[in-house]
Amino acid sequence: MAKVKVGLPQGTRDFSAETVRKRNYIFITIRTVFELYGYQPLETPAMENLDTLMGKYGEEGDKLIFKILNNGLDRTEKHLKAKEDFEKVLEGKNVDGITERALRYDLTIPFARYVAMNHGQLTYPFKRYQIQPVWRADRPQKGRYREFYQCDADVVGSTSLLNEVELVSIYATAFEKLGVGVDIKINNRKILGALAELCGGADKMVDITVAIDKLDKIGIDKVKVELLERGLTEEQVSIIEQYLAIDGSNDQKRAKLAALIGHIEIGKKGIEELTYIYEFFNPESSIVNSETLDPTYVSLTIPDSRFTIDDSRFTIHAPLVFDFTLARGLNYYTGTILEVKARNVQMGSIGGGGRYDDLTGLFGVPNLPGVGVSFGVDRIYDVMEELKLFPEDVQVGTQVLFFNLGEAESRAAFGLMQQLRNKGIRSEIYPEAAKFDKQFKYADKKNIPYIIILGAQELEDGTCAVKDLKKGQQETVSQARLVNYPFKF
RNA sequence: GAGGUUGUAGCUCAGUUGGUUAGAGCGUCAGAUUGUGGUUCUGAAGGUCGUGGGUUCGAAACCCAUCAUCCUCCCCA
Repeated sequence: MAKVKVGLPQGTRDFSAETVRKRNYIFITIRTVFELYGYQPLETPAMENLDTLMGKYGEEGDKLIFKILNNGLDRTEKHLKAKEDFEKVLEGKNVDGITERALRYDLTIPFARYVAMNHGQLTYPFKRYQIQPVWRADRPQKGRYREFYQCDADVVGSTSLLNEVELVSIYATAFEKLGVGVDIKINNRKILGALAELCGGADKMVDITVAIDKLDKIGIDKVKVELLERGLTEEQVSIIEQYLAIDGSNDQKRAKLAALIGHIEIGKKGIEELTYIYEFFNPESSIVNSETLDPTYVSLTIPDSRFTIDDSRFTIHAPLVFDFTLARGLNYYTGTILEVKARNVQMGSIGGGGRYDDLTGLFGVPNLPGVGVSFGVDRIYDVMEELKLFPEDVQVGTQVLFFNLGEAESRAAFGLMQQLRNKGIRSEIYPEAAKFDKQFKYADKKNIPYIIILGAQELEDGTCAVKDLKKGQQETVSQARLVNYPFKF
């Protein structure tokens, strides 16, 4: 038989049982937190019209959008048009005749498109969460895939900074539940705007932010060189140097920042917004306590001890870190910007978000402000794997295996198995009457804690043997009582 | 888009300055063992050495091309 070459598209992966279970653990944790904060689920198609996506992510972003070739280009009557259109594609243009759809690049723009399409029917403030894969034609490397999941929560129709407070709290809660140590970096585009104003005008803002965003990677000297190359004067660069030299505790940073840009109107506003959010998370001013959480709701959704109220850690706190060099590439942000970085591990950001004043304006519905955050599940997975943070009980699959010891025996076993399944016990029967050795090894491999033996002797006696594989102990139980056997999983 | 790494059995990897028939561990299968697993022992199957060309008496090894992979930059989750 000829060996067929098989493979996956670059940057995509299969997920085996073990991986899927771990990922589900992350999904369910994040989803439960979203629901806990009153966000409603939404799903949108994998593909959007190309012009919905183009131009929303900057020039670089546009290049990374996966485009879908139109069907039917081979039809004879379309050849001439298709060839003309393809010439334009070769020039780097996007042409409807060749490609009019594309895979979604993130969840925020499809959400904005959805809100714009349905704005008459929605109740505002509209809070939605969305957990779906996105695709980017990036070159894969560590922590970077071409297909990956995002978990987004956004609220539109409200300018209140209370939304920011909630989203920061969502980050803090979810990462605490996952056991991932993080810093939630926070900044405000208005602060960056003030710096730009101080350095000769708002038109310099992009140049400045792109350069200072690289501070921790290339160092202050190279940033200065880059700024000069981008046409800033020595004097302006000197101001930026002072800005970048801001350090210390959050309070110290804020004081130094105020001294530098506090006299500028927009800068003052930015600092006020930052301060408002920050003070909610001051350890002295707890505003959320255990009484505000309803454990019954959560336990109805998933039984999960991590969400029971057992301590005072739900008093609000968050590892907020002021980072005035934080810029974030997406150009639609206008206010608060957030980025989550995992501690103790080398990995790009595992979450990001911010406030945008007018995202739906791009789709014809103006004056609808919003703010949102995103979790990068695949990177969170990599971080948790590296730091060994997944609980062991995530991997329990089948709980009971019935041995197959013959035709009549397996029929009896099957009936008992259905009883256990009706009780919610995950059970399976070995499909063939194989040797004991083989069936035991199967149970071992699948990490199944109990096996049940029902052979000729048991069939006659109306019993079965229940064996605990971890302890190596076995006891005989009447078939009628098996359904009430005290399994310990 | 730029730069680098690695491709040998199902998996992880050895393989001498280029030299007979390419190895190990793990896994798989069979047996020791026809109703009691994990251990042990014995045996077996399994390889176009990523692909295509070149150099050579001779290539898994050297050269070129190509594909795949992982990583770095850019940007991002």
